Amino acid sequence: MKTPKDIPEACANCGIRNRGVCAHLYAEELSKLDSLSRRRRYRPGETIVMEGSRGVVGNVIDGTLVERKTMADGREQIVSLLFSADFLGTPLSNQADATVDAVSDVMLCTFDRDQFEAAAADLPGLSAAVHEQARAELALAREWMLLLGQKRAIERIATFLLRLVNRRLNVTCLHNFDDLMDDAQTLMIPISRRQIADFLGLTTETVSRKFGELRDLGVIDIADARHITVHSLPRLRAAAGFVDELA
Amino acid sequence: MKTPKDIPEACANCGIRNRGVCAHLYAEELSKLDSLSRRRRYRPGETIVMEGSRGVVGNVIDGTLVERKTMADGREQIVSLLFSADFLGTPLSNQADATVDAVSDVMLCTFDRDQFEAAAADLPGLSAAVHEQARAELALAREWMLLLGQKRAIERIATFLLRLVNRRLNVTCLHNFDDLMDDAQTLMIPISRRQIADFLGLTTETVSRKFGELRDLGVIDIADARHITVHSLPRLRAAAGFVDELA
DNA sequence: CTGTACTATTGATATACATCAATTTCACAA
DNA sequence: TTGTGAAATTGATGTATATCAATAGTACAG
Repeated sequence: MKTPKDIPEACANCGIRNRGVCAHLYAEELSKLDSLSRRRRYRPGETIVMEGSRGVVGNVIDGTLVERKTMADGREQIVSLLFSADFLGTPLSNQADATVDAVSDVMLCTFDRDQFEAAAADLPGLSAAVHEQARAELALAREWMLLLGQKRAIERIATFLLRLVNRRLNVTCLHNFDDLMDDAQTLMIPISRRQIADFLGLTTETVSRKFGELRDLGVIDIADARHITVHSLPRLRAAAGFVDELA
Repeated sequence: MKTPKDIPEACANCGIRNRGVCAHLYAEELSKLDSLSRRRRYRPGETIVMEGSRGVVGNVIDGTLVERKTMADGREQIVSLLFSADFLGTPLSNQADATVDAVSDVMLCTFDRDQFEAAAADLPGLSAAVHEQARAELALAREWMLLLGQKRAIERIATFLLRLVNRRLNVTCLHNFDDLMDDAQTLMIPISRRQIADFLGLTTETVSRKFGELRDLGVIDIADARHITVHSLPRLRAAAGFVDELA
């Protein structure tokens, strides 16, 4: 079905052609969708969607984004991180439930909402993929509810690192087999201490201190604020509260 | 399209025939689905789905359920409450991301997963309704992330009460117009203090104390642990952090 | 290189909520 | 009715994390 010469130029050269929702489309479907797409670039700090607005739909080709909710007095909670191949926006709903910001330079492959929804109605694979992403987001949100409601600060930091590790594994091997990974693993932290704090329901000071504690426990090394290496995944998992300490 | 005599007996007498996913089905679609359904009753405290299992799919006809996630050492976080007309379970996914318990006597209208998924593939209205419910769940989960990550205890209690109020409004008038409601409103609290605590990331003691504070502030009255009346929705909203205190 | 502004770390103290401990209230059985 | 156990409330104290404050590191402009 998928003969390379049928694939649109832009898609053939696209870094996420075989990932995310595009991975589920045949060449002709891809062509149809490509004709509706428009690439857009965003700068770090730029707001892409405002909470409550209709907003944009599209694929993240490259870059890091945060979705955040804000209270009347300015308190913020980051509810999701988006990376390349993630799908941005909620087709079917007219109200974005969070504001979306570019954290790094970001390239999106955007669609007009109505056209995208019409296309999705014709392409079962596409709507299934979008819904599957929404389902995965729900599972992550609930995992984070457990973190925010029950975990201690150091467990939150460890869980955050574990999530970065898993994300990296997904990208690398498309599966979640921890054993496929070296025991020592260097991670790039894609967001600032302030953003980590807003994601974990903590303050920047506590984030700093708990990173330090994990270092002192020998679980991680901190090269600099943006680069840490995980020495032992099992110990990181234990620190994250996924294993009973007394076992 | 919807002629009463075409509707299956069981559905015609069903309290949720015009709510939830069933509201989106025509008589013939309803018949098809009805032939696959099986009613099941559960007792308070009974576990219906275990986290990680394939679990059940179906409509909640009547009763209250909680979805909860558990840590290795026993800490728990309630991630969702389900009431009549809500849809239970995640078609498309084979792993329930939370354990589901009956809180009260519960009546479900269950389906075999594979048969339901096959039916959904034929009934666009059905799959759209199921996906719409997943989307709504995601929005609620993110709202709760904001609560768990940023709100103070009294704001959490007020937000919880507001959610019960909104739920009741939805049921009553199928819309979310706060103005349609009397300014004094009596609420039945469907879950125990322990469950409220596990839902809000607090302890039972703090839940009790903050209920008391809201009473002392004149925002609510407490008839007994299960019955409270809201004196002023605007003040409840302010207490929940939806309005800036200093404004 | 030097200054400037921002981000991160580290330290001292405060506080909101948890924990521990009694009562009190409620549901229900005998 | 009275008794029994669980659920809820109320009180006294502890503690994890926030807050306030200072210092150190980093990126970038000139």
